[in-house]
Amino acid sequence: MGKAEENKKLKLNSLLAHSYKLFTTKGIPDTSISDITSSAGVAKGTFYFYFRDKQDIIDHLIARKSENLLKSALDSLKKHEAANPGLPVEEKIITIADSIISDLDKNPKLARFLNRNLNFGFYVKAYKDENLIQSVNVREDYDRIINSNGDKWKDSGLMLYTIIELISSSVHGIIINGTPCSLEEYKPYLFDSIRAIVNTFRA
Amino acid sequence: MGKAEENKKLKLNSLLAHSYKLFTTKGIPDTSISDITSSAGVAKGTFYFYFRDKQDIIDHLIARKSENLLKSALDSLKKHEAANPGLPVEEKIITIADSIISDLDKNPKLARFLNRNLNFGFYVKAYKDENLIQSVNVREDYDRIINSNGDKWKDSGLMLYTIIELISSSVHGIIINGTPCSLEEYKPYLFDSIRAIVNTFRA
Amino acid sequence: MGKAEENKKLKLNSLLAHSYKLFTTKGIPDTSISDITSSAGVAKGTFYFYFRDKQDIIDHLIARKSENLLKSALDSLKKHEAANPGLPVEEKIITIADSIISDLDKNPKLARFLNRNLNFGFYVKAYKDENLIQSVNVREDYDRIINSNGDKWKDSGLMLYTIIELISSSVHGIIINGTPCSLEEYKPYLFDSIRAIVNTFRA
Amino acid sequence: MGKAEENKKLKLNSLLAHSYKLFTTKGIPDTSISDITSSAGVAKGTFYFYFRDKQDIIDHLIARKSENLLKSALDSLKKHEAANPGLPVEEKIITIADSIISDLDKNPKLARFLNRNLNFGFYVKAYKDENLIQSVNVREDYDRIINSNGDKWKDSGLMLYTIIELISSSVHGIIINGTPCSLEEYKPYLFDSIRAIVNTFRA
DNA sequence: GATGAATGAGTCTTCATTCAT
DNA sequence: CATGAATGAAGACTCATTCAT
Repeated sequence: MGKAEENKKLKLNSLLAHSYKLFTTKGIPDTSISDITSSAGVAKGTFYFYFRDKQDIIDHLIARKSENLLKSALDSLKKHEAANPGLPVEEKIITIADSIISDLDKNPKLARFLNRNLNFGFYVKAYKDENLIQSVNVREDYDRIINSNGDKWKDSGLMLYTIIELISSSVHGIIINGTPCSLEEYKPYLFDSIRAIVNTFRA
Repeated sequence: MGKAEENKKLKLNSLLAHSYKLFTTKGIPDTSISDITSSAGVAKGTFYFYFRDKQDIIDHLIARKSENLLKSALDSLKKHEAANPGLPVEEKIITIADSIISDLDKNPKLARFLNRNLNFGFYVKAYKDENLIQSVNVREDYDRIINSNGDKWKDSGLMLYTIIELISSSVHGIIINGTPCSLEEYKPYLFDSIRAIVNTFRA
Repeated sequence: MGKAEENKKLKLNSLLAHSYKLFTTKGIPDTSISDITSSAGVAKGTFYFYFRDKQDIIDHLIARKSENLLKSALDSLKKHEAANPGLPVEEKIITIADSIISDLDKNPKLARFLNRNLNFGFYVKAYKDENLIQSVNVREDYDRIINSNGDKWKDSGLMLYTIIELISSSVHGIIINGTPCSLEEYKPYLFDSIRAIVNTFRA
Repeated sequence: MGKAEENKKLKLNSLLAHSYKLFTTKGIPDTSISDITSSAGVAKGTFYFYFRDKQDIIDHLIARKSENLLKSALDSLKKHEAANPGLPVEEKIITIADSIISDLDKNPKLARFLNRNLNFGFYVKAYKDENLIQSVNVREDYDRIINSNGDKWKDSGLMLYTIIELISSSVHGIIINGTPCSLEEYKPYLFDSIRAIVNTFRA
């Protein structure tokens, strides 16, 4: 990587980092491009060299943050699987969910930022656009997980959809609004619901 | 009601109707107060006589539209109950869900407008603020429905929360994004999931 | 006074009292006619029955408040003269100044409201417009005070002008800004300066 | 200075000059930012690149104009001192006052604009904020003037305060209102009053 | 590649004033 | 006399985007 290219990467990272800090503190609508560039220490025009507009940098941030969340969740699953061979599918899914939920609970700013973006729609995007998430192959991982035990499913896609929407929506509500209860109190009910849903989808 | 008061109501309704039309066609961010008033045929200042700001008129609109949705759903339930005495709780809930979902499916603009606003948070608001929804008593109706058969529940509040979040999130995704399938295809799975969740919450 | 006229006076006083309270708490520019009428409990249109516009009610307030200030000062002088026959002119003037200054010091909101309005220009207005100040005859009183001891003056009008401007400007600055010292510290210097100015004007 | 920077200075000066012209002809409240920018031939947004808001450009204008007034007065003093060695302090002060007064008399629009801003408060500001007035060191110059003859003072700060307030208030009143006499008629009395005040403050 | 001055359309909001009831 | 709904001109200010340097 040449010096110029290195410099370019540096600026891009600076823009991403500072915009994330501003988005999560001031809020997205109250953060202007001007705020971002002056915070990142680059000229206003430079922003447009790296990103098309505000939504573009938001998308990149969501992708980055989601990728981290997913990677960490899959790592957790790997460890859990190693310690518990023959884990049923529903427990694998709950392990992943638990990892993501815990990360978001520890980091409410991230939760607020990902807002409702961490939904199925995002994973569809991630599946289509290979550049969006680089180190995780969403589809492949999911297929491996649900098929590892020889189980059969009515519609594994809709099962994923249902679970993701339930988790993201309910957890988001709790973390952001603090109602109707704490995440710890809710978890047992959520996980039981997930188990029930998984069984509903068995062929 | 005097002539003046009648006229006032007329203007208010005109503002609500025209703003709704604009919000659902141009989108909320691209609809300015100017757009609304010129469309409604009143002076710009008049808007501020009836509403505090844009969010205020949006809230009124959400309340109105949600109220209609709920009223219609409860009507459907009443008819269904009359025809099917001793209906199990999960079927009552599904009847309500089906009514709301169908209404939204027939009216995607309304779905898009209600966006993520038709979630549990809204019903909490509606429960607290008696003025928000006038002709439906959310809490009372819900209690009547789940207790009518003498059933016992672990936590009926969290059950409601879980179901509402699942429905609103998944249905919204389908109607707005059109993925991963059509609403008709999804309904059986959704309703089965709801049944499973309800059973999970039985004491 | 008929009942109607009494009611009229009541409304006028209410408008004056509430506008004064608003002017001195929110500030004149941030107080709208709407604020005044809703605070006074009358309709917006009613304001225009009693006053031409904002400046009009301000002028009325200044006149009222100044009149009180002057009346109280002349009372003080009368008492002081009774106790000290043959008081030199400069001491009479200082007695008046002391009374006004003390009143303003006790009531900084009044000081801020009268702002720079309590200047010579005001007394000129008061002299010309008999309706502005009703119970005090500025010119007559002043003439009586400076001529009572048979003193002769180069130009008694300019003397009054000089003294009023010095007092109002310096005292206002101290009360409003709190600099460069407290009013108590400043008084000896101010009074000495007044004495020096008076002597300068002796014929 | 690069071409760009030069251009920037030009625009800033244009904004200052045109706003001054508008402020002094239409009055400050009746001059909008729009008026200023369209008069200066720049876009509305450009104004906010150079100034925070209306008050900001007013402050800059006051500082500029006051600085000129002071510089010219100190120049006059220097000439007068050169021609009259051993000038008493009161005459030095009167020389300065005379210069400022004459300038304002020649330029009533400037007098009206500086309004009551050319008071002690301003010089305190100027003393604290070195950026406000760049080519005059208010405090240093004043100290040099009153101490040059070895005189001793009770409180030189309060003396300055008293004199400045008297001058600014009385002169402003005359120039703006035209009462109670012309500046030429008033000057002898004012200068005598200043002399008397100075002597009052001698230790 | 990078800069940052300049743009100007567009936003929300206020408010003195009027006038039909 | 009093009301208060309605007006609409006018205001301050923002900001994504461009482009000459």
